[in-house]
Amino acid sequence: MQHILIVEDDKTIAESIAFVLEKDSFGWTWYDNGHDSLDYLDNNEVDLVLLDVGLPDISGFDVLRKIRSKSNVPVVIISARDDEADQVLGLEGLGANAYITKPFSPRVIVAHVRAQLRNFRSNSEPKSESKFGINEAMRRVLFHNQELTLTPAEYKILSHLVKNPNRVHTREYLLKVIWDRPHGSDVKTINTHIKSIRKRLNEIDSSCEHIETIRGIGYSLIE
Amino acid sequence: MQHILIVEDDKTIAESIAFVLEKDSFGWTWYDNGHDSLDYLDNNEVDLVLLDVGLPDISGFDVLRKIRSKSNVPVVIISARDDEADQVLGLEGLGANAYITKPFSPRVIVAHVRAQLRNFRSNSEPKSESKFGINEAMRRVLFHNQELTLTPAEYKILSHLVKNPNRVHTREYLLKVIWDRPHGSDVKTINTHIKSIRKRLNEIDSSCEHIETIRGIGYSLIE
DNA sequence: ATTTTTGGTGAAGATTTCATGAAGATGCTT
DNA sequence: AAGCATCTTCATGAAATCTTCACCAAAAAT
Repeated sequence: MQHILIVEDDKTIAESIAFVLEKDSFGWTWYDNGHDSLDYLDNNEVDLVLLDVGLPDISGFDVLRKIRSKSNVPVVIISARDDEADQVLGLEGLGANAYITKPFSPRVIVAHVRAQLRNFRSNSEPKSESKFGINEAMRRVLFHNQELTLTPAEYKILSHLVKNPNRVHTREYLLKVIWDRPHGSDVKTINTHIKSIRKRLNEIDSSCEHIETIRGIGYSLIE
Repeated sequence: MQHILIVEDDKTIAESIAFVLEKDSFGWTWYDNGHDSLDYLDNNEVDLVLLDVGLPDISGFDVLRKIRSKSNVPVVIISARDDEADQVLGLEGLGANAYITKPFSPRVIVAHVRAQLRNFRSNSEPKSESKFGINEAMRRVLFHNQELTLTPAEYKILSHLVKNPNRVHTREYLLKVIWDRPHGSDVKTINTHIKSIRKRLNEIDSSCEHIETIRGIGYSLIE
């Protein structure tokens, strides 16, 4: 059974969503504020989050960012008011998987939930016989079937390299991968991140040289 | 015997060019203005045109455009004055095959003529399957399906030659290819890079002579 | 035939780029 | 506010690469 976390301060809306979810045999948990929701996410397995942007305690913006800092769980944004439209746009860039605006029925929400779950599953299937694997839900990269403990920046770089192996990525580009918006960092920073990623890979396979330096350009992951 | 059309209003220059052409057993025809040259082109077979941009009657620009409107004959631009430099650049975009600027010797001109004729011949042949391939994503050049290990400068030179085969590239130009911004390097540096590229190619096919030296001008990659 | 110019070659020196370790800065949590 | 994890910056040495140079061979000019 798949479990949905509902984050919604309007009790009526939450109940109607919960009702249709239950009818479609989804499990669900409801919180009416951001703090408790984030706590719950830390300690429970959730397959998808339905997030209302108009929460009383934290802005939807902050909630989503915190979720994304530790998980890739699909997040569907719901917005009850019209004046939240602009906010919603920003959220999409921040990593929301879908968003639903004002005139919505619980049925529409369930349809979105189904779509996102289907989408997410097919994305996380193993693709080739690489020594690497990505578990997006857990925000983990597997190497020789062992989980790597990675910082957020390391995860973004390595998962990007794993998804696009055998090609050169400039340091400028990798910087953009980490900070999707402009960020005044020196490209040399990437050197340091690569160093620590290599270190972690070597802890598992000391002979491996998977991340190749392309002199004058950047780095490339060899399979 | 190959026939060259000389379009040049300065009698002294025209004669010295004609002299060296004759010595190298080229046939030639000389006109000192654009109108007569275009007439001649309409009624005779010409293998190559040597065109001075500083003509008395028509601008070199117009002459070249009229030539190109009816023929693909190789055109080598010669420019005697410094202030024609900008004009010359435009001509290149208009379909000139090469251009020679101020300090030039008849010998250099003949070298260009030979190079362009060779170029033209091989271009009009059906394109054969090249032994080279470029994988831009990996920043690698393939030769006989083997990856070449190249330094940044070598990669830039060789990939440029592979993309523009069968035509002459001056050392000055190749320098610009490596360092797109002004860089105080001696053009002789190119010799050394070419040497090491040749060495790498020979490690794969010791009999190959793909990079040809065009004496007095530069290099060309033959397919 | 001899001289002059041009390109090839190998090696030394200069320069650039990268890896590394550590220190400082930033931001989040408690 | 203190502590922790993370990100960034910096200095240094090592390695790769680029450039220059001297010398020789080949081609062109005389």
